[in-house]
Amino acid sequence: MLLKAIADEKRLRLISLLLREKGEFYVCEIADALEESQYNVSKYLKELKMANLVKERRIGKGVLYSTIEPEEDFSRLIFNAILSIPDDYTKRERQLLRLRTTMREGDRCVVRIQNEHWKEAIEKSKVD
Amino acid sequence: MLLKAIADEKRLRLISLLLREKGEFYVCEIADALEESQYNVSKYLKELKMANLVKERRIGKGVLYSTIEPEEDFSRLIFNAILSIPDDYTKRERQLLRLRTTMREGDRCVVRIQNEHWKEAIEKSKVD
DNA sequence: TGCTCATATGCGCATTATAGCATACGTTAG
DNA sequence: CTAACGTATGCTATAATGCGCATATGAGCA
Repeated sequence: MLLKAIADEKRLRLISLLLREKGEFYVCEIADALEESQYNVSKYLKELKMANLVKERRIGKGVLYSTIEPEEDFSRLIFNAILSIPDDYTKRERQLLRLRTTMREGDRCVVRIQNEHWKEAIEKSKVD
Repeated sequence: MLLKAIADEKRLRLISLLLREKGEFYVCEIADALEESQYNVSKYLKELKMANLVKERRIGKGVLYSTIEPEEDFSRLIFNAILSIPDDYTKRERQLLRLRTTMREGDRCVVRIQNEHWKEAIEKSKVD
């Protein structure tokens, strides 16, 4: 059920992020942006995929996720509703995602939330 | 959280019903239309009220519920999404609610889903 | 072929949500 | 005041959900 998929705080943040930053992102990039574990982000994406909200595309070892252009009215209107949520809701996550994608090296994960490099990068870019 | 309130099948049906049949309805009427117990419907309505989707008005012993005109963009857009769900979704419930309101006698409950009168009335009106 | 890396998934546990029942609450009628 | 009635709520059992961990899968590379 679509509504159950987005009725969870973490998943709502994730889909909001993807909707605002229109593009394709690797799982590990999303995990870093959300400051969440990789396996949890994988699970979130799975549920969003089952609800037909996101699609995936494999590039080498990595998998790129992006939102789906909805075919049903209901999904489209739900997307509208999500996009009406004030910017602030995903401000930090969007800043982190942008910072993170500047470091992208093909399908290599490069950094990780657990990694000190990432925390340092966050500090230096004065995110938040 | 608004989304959690409507992410439940029963509550989604209830709010859909109220949105389509714009008007005020007694708890027992809604219970009969949904063919659900009174105490569960009370609980559904409570959650919808906490999500600022419905309001209540007491008339004698009974309590009338109706949808709220949303002030937030998000709520308004969610209402749009719910209204985009095909008619069929609440067809039976709307038929039952209409049948039920024709029997209304002020704040008296009159019938009940458990009651044989109600089942007979449903049969006779060839609902569904 | 075997290793490494990015992502996915199965499992056990803790937390939360839900249904049904019994009963409390609030209002009206007698 | 008390009884009756419509509605709300507390309690308990059970089902569903989410998290962290360990590990599986699948692709590229040595």
